Amino acid sequence: MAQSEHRLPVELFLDLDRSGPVPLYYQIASRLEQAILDQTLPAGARLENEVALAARLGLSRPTIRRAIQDLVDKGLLVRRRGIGTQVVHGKVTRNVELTSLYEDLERSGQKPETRVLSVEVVPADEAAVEALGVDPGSPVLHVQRLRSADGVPLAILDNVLPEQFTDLDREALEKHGLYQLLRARGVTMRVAKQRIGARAASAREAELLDLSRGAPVLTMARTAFDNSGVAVEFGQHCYRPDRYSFEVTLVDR
Amino acid sequence: MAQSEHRLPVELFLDLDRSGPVPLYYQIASRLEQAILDQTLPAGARLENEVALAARLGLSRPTIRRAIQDLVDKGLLVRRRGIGTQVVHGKVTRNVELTSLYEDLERSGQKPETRVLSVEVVPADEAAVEALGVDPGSPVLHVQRLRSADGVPLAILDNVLPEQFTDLDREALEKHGLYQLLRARGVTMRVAKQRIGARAASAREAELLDLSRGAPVLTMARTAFDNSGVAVEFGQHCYRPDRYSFEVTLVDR
DNA sequence: GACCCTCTACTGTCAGAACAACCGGACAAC
DNA sequence: GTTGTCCGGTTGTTCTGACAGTAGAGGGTC
Repeated sequence: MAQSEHRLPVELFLDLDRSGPVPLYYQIASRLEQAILDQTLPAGARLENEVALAARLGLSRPTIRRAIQDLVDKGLLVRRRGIGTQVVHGKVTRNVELTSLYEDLERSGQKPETRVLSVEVVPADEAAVEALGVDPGSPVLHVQRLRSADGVPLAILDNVLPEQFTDLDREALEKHGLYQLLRARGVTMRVAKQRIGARAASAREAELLDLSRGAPVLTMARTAFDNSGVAVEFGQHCYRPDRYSFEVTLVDR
Repeated sequence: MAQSEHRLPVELFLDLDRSGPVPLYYQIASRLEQAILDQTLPAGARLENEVALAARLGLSRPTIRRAIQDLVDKGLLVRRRGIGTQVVHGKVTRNVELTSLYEDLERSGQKPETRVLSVEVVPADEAAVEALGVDPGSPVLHVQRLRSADGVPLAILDNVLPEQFTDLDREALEKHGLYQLLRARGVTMRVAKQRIGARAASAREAELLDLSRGAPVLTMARTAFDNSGVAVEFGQHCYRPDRYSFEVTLVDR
């Protein structure tokens, strides 16, 4: 059986908004992604070639290419020179993105709750200096939280933030995710570097997470940077492994 | 202190090979990356603007943009419209890429060793069908290996491969990494979907990894797809967490 | 001094075009 | 039969050119 040439319905691309603020390539990418998600474009299907697509939609090839490239980077499409562009087999997985656990839970329909274990301004220790690039001894905010979902303890979140955020208070932290609070202050996270590992839970961690002593926990250390490249957050989290794991998609560029 | 305008030495870009097979944007990106790694471009430094760079190097702006974009995707640079492009603070970390553990170890100067625990052709079980998209009961290769580095056991690798690879033999698997063997057959991995978690080691795992019973292990389940979007490998690995962890860089596009 | 406006400097988006590299198959040559 | 060669189709690379959107700095007014 030959790979069926897949003819994309024109209707999918009919309502492009050329005057609005949403870039054309983004509109195309979104529609394509939706088509892949709901199997309108099944796994293995071949896309129409770039020049034809561009002509049919009345767009330039760079615009089409940009849209396709975004989906390639997401791991949804694969390109081969001389061959064409195809939909990747395998289920689509929701990836780790530059979001907080709080938002992840909300989006997946669970009800996140936060218990603030401690929040205090302390002089930066060596780890904070290293991760945040602040001066040794300068005031930083140290926050420890217990995050639950649907009433079940899920993770212990230990975060350090630089001086500009030392006025964040307990109440705000109980009600909202950390990233929400940062964004509300005009901070936009752009890059995060994470290290994911595992170890045995300490006695305190075991108690908080409702695990037996020495049980495995999944750990993640992260430093996040804003759009000017400056570190805005450093965190060490530990998760109940039976309730949480990380999904990552790798793409060879 | 104002952000110093950083003047990039022209010498860095003098030996561009315009006729060779290496794309210009790639040559630019490599040189820039090197400059960031060896602190020629220190953290926080502002790059010259795109148009000026293009003019100075005798290239077009799209070429420069492509080079910069690659480094943004790697988490090395940050762009802000109206402002410019800056080097991200924080140490550069070698990321998980589309490579096997074997190559990771080799590259970091350690000596990887492989002990093949079992290798056999079996009918595909449900998990294999699900992950690889093969027909139920079709023959697949099931490989179990113990990977050590510098004589210390590091991970247990459990992999399943589709029918076309059922002739891989024990000797080859002892001597080379799995991905090396696949590439040698003309397979090029392009996309991989991974799930990273943690759990307690089974009795057998503990013995193989030289851990105490019930000790935490770091787990990774991966499905890899080739350049036509077809699954070529499915693996479930477990690592000694004191010897291995994953590094991931996230970038907001 | 505080506020608003404009101006400047940058990145973001898009068009249109040309040629290179590559794949697969068909066909010719050996 | 095997190997080499060509050809059509497709993505990859690169260029030129233009305009839009955003942030910061500076100047003006109140």
